[in-house]
Amino acid sequence: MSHLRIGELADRTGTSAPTIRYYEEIGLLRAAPRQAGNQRVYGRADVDRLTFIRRCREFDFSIEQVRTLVGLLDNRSSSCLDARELAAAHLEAVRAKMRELRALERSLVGFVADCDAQCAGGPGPDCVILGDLGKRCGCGPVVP
Amino acid sequence: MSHLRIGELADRTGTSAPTIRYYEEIGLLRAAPRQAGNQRVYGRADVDRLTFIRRCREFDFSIEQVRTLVGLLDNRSSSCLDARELAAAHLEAVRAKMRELRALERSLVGFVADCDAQCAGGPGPDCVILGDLGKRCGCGPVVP
DNA sequence: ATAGATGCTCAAGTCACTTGAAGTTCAAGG
DNA sequence: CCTTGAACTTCAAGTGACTTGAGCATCTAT
Repeated sequence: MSHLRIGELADRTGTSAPTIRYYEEIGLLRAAPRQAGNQRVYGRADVDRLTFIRRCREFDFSIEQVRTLVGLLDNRSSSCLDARELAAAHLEAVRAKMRELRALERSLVGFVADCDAQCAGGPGPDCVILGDLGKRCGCGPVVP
Repeated sequence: MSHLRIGELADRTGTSAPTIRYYEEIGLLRAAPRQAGNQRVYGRADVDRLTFIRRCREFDFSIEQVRTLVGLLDNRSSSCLDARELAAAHLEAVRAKMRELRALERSLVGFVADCDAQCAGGPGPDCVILGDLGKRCGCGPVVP
């Protein structure tokens, strides 16, 4: 089970080999020991740590945030409330992003609807929808 | 109203001067004419075009997509349905991203709730929440 | 023994800008 | 007219989180 090489570690954690080397380079993973021919060797603990890191990344934590979280892991004596804080702050950011996306979605839906309503006639230089993407089909060219 | 310099154009369009120069460099804006001292001069049409571009960017269209949209603008004889297509495809991408974020939000809410429920006791090495961020407070260290 | 998969390092590319350095030019006040 | 300081110029490098490519070494299987 242990003594994996980089490709196997990548497979088990849903990462790529270059990404693992990159994480090592930036100090998110320790510098792996090498076997005879200079190839990196990993063990169970590396799978767990990298899995943890990837999950954090899937949660959209930035590398720096992951570094903090991993630091909490490495230093259990620090407050676990720090992790809660980080997660709560992150949750706020996620919600803000979702609000933005909802607004964007509404605009795009309106845009497409206007296209269907007004440009059903087909293509051509008379098309109104390009007139103002921002105002959403206010009809007319961008340069009034 | 016209004969703006780069700073004014930036103010009117919610852009920055370096970004405008960048757009010129990548060919999204034409190379602006220069006044006596080699400073760029812009007019009304530039305000409109850049406003259009910024709105597209706020809609999260990529630079390449904006380039397409601007191309449609420049070449009115092409089909306005192309713009609809682009917007519809973009809408799908936005919705996919929102689904991801909703899942992420649920995970984070659960994570924070578990923190509150299980780690209310306070900080310390007994904290369970760091055990598995991915499984969300499955309790226990990452390295079993 | 050899072929092909996998590994290594180092460098550069991606996206959409932002930041910094070092030098001009412009508008206003004295 | 001179000076100050804001705004402009160019060019280069930095950002985040990797990905891609070149060119070579090593491992595994036949």
